[in-house]
Amino acid sequence: MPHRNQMPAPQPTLRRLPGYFRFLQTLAEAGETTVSCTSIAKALHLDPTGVRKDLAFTGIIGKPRVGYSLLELRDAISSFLGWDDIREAVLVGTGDFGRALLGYELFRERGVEIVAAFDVAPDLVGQKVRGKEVLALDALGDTIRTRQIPIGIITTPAAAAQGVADTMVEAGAKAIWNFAPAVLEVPEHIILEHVELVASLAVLSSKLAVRASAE
Amino acid sequence: MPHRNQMPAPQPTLRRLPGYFRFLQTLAEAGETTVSCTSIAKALHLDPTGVRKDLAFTGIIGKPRVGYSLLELRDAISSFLGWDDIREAVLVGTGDFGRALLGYELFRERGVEIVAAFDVAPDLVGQKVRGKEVLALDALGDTIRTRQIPIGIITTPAAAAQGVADTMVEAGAKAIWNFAPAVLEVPEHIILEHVELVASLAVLSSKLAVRASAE
DNA sequence: GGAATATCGAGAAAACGGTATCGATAAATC
DNA sequence: GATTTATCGATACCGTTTTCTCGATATTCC
Repeated sequence: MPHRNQMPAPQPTLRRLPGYFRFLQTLAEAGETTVSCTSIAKALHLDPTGVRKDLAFTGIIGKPRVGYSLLELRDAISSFLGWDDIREAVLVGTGDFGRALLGYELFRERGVEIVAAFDVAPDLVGQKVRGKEVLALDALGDTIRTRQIPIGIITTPAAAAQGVADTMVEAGAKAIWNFAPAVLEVPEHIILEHVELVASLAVLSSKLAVRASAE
Repeated sequence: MPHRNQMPAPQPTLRRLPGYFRFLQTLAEAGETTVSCTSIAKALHLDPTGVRKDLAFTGIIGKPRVGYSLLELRDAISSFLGWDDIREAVLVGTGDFGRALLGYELFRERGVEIVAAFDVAPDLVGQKVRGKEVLALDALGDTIRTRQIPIGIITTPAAAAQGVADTMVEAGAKAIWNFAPAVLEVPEHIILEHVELVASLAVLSSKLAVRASAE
């Protein structure tokens, strides 16, 4: 029976795929044409069997003793993640964090293009930040609506995040990428990804605390 | 038999604890004195039993029909995560991303104080960025060594990350918080946390792709 | 004071993800 | 051409995390 991959990939797999992609990209630049799970696993400190399982989700099949076709695999990951066609995004909150994202060229290659930025600060409105024009927050809803922008990125302070999210949802955004340290309430059908820096820090400092007490 | 909590908390628990902390903080500011798992779970969209298990790791016990003492619980989480005593950190790479972290006041309340920043750009060296002095990269090793700084934060481009990590390790740093999109090779005993923005984006765009194809 | 109820805490069950095993196969070697 | 070897792909196994179930208990209401 052939492998059915209508089944969505588990989240841990999705989170590893960009790492594979990046590694394959460097191999491709180095002129390689094939790649094995073993080598991927070694470079990324993962288990070869696990890598094989992850890659199976892209539908690519490899050859025994050879591995996978490098470019085919890379492109399969890219397409699997939806990186092939560009989706537009708006960003709200042009603080340091927002600027960092605005200036991150690579997003475009990862299927996301930030087409406009928004802020409440009157002196920023009309300016260009990292090459993107900053608009008044009032215009957020209309911009999303008229341009049918699917992704909203929130890099505001926590207090402002929910209001911004509401506007985005109301205007028809399909996904929200939230960097504000706040739990957002959005309807069921909205895709919500929350980047919580402090969660990562908690793991680090907890490990550090354990280590310190062990000494 | 009393509950042994020498056992380290699982990583998913650690990652949820900051969320609990933040919620408890807002409740405390609102003047509440007790809190139940049920209400925490509802606010954070989690399962009450799961929340109870997470909180058990802090050693706090609650009262039936009442819940937990709010302040006691909040402080227990803080101390459990090692947020009570400040650890010093250095940051390398004062691009937009580095600036964002340098300016993030909250880290201090989360047990981490960035005491110096480093960059290769000669025109930045000697300047102050977000109130922190920028030093030349040459001085990184010595600074870590002489001040016994336990945490190194990497916000450089990917190509520079491994070299910076090597210097940090060689100088005696215990933990590395890596924001560069690169797999770092560090000795076993070094605590390494990698924040991979693109991983989060992959989840979002994959869900979007699934949704788009379903329509 | 007794009944009802919300909540905790512990243990059991289930689901999920990660790891190991094994047969199949394509290339390389002899 | 036979043998060896690296690798894939599928299956089975195992551990961890989440979810479920249950009994105990403090508060509230009657």
